[in-house]
Amino acid sequence: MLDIKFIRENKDLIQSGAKKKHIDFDVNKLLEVDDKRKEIISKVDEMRAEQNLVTDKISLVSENERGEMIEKSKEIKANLQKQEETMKEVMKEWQLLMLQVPNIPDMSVPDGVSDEENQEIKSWGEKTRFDFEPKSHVDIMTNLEMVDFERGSKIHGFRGYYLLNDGARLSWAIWNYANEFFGQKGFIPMLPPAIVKKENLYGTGHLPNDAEDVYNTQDDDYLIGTAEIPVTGFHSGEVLKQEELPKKYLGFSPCFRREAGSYGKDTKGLIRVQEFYKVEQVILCEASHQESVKWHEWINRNTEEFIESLGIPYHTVINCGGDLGQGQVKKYDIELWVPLENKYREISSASYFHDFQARRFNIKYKDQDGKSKYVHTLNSTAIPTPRILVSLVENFQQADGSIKIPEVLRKYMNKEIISKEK
RNA sequence: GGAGAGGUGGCAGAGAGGUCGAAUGCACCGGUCUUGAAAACCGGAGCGCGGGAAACCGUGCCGUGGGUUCGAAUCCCACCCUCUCCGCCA
Repeated sequence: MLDIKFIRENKDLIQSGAKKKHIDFDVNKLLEVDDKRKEIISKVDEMRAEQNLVTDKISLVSENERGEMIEKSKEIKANLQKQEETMKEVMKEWQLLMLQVPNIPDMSVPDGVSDEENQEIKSWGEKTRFDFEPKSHVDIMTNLEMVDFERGSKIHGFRGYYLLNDGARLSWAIWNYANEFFGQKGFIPMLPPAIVKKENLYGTGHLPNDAEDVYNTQDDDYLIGTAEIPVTGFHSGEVLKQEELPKKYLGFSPCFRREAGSYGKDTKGLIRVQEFYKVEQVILCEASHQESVKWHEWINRNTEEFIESLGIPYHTVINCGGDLGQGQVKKYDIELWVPLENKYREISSASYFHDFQARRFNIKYKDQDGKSKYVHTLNSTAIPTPRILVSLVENFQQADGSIKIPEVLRKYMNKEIISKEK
């Protein structure tokens, strides 16, 4: 959600922003409706004033004057109700359009239609080379009894999986390490609810546009696709103190995604699953572009550092306009090297929203002058499991089918190698 | 799942159809007094939208959304949330 005044004053910016994002949106249509809205509001306000004036007098006036005034008031009211009906309709149309307005992408965002046009801005590590025929994570992990896809689909269905033995241990090791690593950066650790009311999905911007991809319950609640939703919503409806900012939260939660419309993609393995776990960085900061940029770089760098400490080759891309969500101003993806696919695969996504989400969630703070402002929000993946295992296992596999455990994880695994020998 | 109580300003808490944006207390801000502070006393103070240079004016806001009424914090309906008791449960 953007400020309607801002939209009015910057309609060309909004329109070209939508174009850059390849989102179909007509600002003029919104402004037309907004004209109607402003007009009807002042009309209704005026009529209410008239009505209030008569009504206020009724109790003060003598008995025989009263009947007459009540009649008059009834008349005003009948008119008023008609106008209010119109106002309701206009407001509804207006709100629907307001929910569609895309946030403006940053100047530094490159043009492009899809993720294929994202641009590499950094790469780290050497692409892993093998002096033997490398295997896929599916084969390696199945062979080492770290994963069971057959029983996974027996129980869950398509895209189901079990992690077991060292597959489960390795997940725990990553969570524990991530908790320690990010904990040192000053985040407040948080285990949020994974079942949430729908206004929270409107808050982050996952609704109304991504309705296809979310699970909902028979109580009309929703399963979260990311901890971003409940963690950002934590302060919804609140007015924070400026001194409290920035708020830095590290959420850990299960994540549920229907992956509707991706039936042909990544049908094997742990890349694309319908439930997984993710550690997520969420920041609320002051309403300044500089602050947003500063923290955006920071959260993205945090994840890069984490991946570097594991020793997995990666590159970072800046997402092009067409690959940005409705609310995002700018986004970086970190992609890890997947040897068997011979390409980088997304593991993390860091974005900032300015006050787009804060307006929807109504999260404000008071600045030094006592003025209330909407906070800025940002978030970035810290680490997703099991997707991280794909790169980890494939890059650290050895000729004998075993896996060398990254050094930083060894203390959580109490060993250096995952192999058939127990 | 069953039975009951309740949601009012930063907090506590009155208000039970009209003069209520809302008593009172605490907290807060300004002033008087004081060498300074405390106490006491006097005064001020909510948020959104529209108009206005401003003072200010209009409008809406007593959990949320509807309804009844000339008029709703107050009556009715639905939903959300909190608390108590019973049942079930990791």
